[in-house]
Amino acid sequence: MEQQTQQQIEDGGNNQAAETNNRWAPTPPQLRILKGLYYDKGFKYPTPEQIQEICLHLKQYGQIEDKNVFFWFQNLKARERQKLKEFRNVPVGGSLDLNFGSTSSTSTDRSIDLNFGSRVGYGADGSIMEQRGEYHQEIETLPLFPMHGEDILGNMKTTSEGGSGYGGGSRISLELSLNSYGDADMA
Amino acid sequence: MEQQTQQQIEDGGNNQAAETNNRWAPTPPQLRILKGLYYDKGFKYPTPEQIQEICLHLKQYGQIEDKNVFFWFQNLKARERQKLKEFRNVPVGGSLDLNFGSTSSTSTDRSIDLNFGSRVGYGADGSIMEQRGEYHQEIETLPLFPMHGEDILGNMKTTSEGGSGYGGGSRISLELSLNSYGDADMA
DNA sequence: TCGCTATGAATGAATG
DNA sequence: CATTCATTCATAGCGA
Repeated sequence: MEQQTQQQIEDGGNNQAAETNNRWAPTPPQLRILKGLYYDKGFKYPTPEQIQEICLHLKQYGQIEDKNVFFWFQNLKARERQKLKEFRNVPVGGSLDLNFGSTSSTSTDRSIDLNFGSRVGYGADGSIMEQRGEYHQEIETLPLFPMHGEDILGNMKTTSEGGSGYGGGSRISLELSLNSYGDADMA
Repeated sequence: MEQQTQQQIEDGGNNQAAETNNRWAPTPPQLRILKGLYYDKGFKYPTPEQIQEICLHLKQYGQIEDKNVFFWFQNLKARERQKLKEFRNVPVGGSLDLNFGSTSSTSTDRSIDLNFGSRVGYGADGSIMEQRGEYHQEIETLPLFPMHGEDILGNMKTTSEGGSGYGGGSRISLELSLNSYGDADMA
């Protein structure tokens, strides 16, 4: 694969171990919020606008970029699905099936790259470049965060990109308390 | 990060291997089979279905889960790549032996060399370094274990197992093991 | 007992 | 969305 072009790791012989830790690591508050969104609210398909919204909110708990949020959701979804696949308890269902050969395997398909419309690209600086597609999510304006958190008021943008004119007025911030769930602390 | 708190996260399944603690350790037969697959057969990219197949086969030699097989392959691939990358710059004048000397193989197995894909490696210094014909999974039912004994490395061991067959479809009963998402902060 | 090494496990990042 | 790479954490095993 060509993932090796992700960044220039090689120093040309002089491995200076002072690599700036370029990999984002979620801080505990960030993780708590993200997990709350995913598990508690079932929020799994954030739009790019919502990603920005989430990211903006999480910035007060540590450095974070849009793509981190994007990848976080992608990875979590992928790994949950992967676990369902790998640890799949085969539905023996009372029938001890050792009669292979007759029943063809229809469940062994891998995804055939179905035409997935929305694809979000990122520039070199991490800037989001959304290409509008269709989002298969069931929520339209999920109230992600209350506007009165800590200090996001000054930087709050109305998530109104000039040009992404799909559906007028895509504001995301509404009133809803997020810290209602009580996970993330097994004290 | 949260890896610091990854002490014994996965215990969701039924770990009855209580003598060895949470972390899986391959038994010698398991390790022999895995290495045989990897080195002798060049089998490095198992699909989830094949992982289940391997895991099911290895279960007779000790407790093992799908994720163990999955991680085993992932780690082995990653660390070989890492070694190759390090040896490029390390001022080692001598020759550190990469003992991959496993040449005896493929005795009673139908050949599975679908030499079609050529992965061009990443030349960190601008040169193509390796081009190994991958047996990338295009095969439907790879005969991972041609017989129900281990014959991969050429030595036959009197292994009497239940004769569990591998069908085209993966209908194998596995135990479920998921890690809880309960977070804990880093001290 | 302490330090090192090998390696299982986890996850961010990326590609297709 | 599936798959893979890269990096890191954590720990068992071992030697001094």
